[in-house]
Amino acid sequence: MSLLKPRGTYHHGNLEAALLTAATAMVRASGAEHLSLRAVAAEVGVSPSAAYHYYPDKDSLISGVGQELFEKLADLQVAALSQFPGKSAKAARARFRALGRAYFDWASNEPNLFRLMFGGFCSIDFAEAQIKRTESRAWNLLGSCLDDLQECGDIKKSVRPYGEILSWSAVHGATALIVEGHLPTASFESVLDGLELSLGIGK
Amino acid sequence: MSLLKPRGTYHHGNLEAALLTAATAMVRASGAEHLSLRAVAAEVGVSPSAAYHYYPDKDSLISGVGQELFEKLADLQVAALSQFPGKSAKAARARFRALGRAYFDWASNEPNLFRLMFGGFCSIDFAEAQIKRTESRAWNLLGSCLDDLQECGDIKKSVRPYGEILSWSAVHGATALIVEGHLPTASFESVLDGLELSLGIGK
DNA sequence: TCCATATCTGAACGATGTGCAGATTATTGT
DNA sequence: ACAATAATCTGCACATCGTTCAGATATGGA
Repeated sequence: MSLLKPRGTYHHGNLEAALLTAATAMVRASGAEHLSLRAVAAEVGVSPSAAYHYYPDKDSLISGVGQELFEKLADLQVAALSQFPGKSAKAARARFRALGRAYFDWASNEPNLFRLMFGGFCSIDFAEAQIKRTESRAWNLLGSCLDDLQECGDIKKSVRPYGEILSWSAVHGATALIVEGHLPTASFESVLDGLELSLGIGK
Repeated sequence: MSLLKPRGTYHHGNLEAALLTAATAMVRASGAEHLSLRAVAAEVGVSPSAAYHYYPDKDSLISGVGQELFEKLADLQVAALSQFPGKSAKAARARFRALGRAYFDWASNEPNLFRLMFGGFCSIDFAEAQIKRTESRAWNLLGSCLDDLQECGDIKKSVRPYGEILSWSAVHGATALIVEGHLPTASFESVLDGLELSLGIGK
């Protein structure tokens, strides 16, 4: 189903999804703060008011975009994990790094989408439940990755309880700071190195 | 010098500073995304166009606010450090935690200001140099705090080179995630605990 | 086929960021 | 002290934005 409504027709047929994808593309290109409802509607070939049948206001549309993005990011992390299968300590360690790198690479390649997700644009009321569910999926991915490391005796036992929160915070923090230009890009690898070293991963 | 221009006068006398403080107050109350140049001008008792004598556009005003905030945050961290003077390992450790907590407390109490600082609102062009200088001041505070710990033999030697980047990333990441509602408030203490444990601080 | 319902349009309103011509005040040089 | 120049500020205008609402158009079930 095409995004643009054919000329001369009255019903679009796929408006809700079309609005979402158009909005995502425009945020991707110019940032959530510059998104215009009217521009999204025009892009799809529809009058501005038409959007209000599917989203009560502009913020809801943005939250809808965010919801999709959280799922996409979780999928990316699953894909990253699947690149290093196996029970060996080496594989588990590679998975740990791949998880962090997938997060960072996504954010680096799509800074505007990353900002939309974590910059307070997603109204909690609208999308909270779904986003929370997706986030706990990602959280569990990290958890089982750390479990694997623990099983190989490849993580310091005393710090294991802090594994998720520390890794998550450090990776997200470094990513956010780099994306916003507060830290140089290269420092992300240092964060991964430092994390492994301090958690006792990889000897 | 008062913020509001007296009735009947033509020149304000302190417009640039008044605009900044009014803008800061309004961002604090309702978030940078809802700041209106016209509202700021009205608050100060001046026509909207008057602001353009001091800031080329609205984004520059916001960046100006951000610039002040970075300095304020650095000052807060200095104040936090001064609460625990002395060369003892205990004091050094307290300083480390105080530094992180000051960062987090500030963000928790002023989520809208925190978002303005780190949410991509500050145009780099306008305020980059000044902000960078302020940030390196804060960075050095953390650095000398870690040096103190090292001097007491109270930090694992191998992880010392990663001390700044790891602590900074973890504290900022946890703070950002909590402020945006992605993690519960209580998890910040876990991050500090986990950081100390994994860095080998405090035995 | 006809009617209820879903979907979309068009025009309108108030608010916003911003530019520009000109009014008002401050400052400077003599 | 006074005139000329510069600094500040106002008023108005314009395009754009989010949003509302009455009504037009299409769809699907009876």
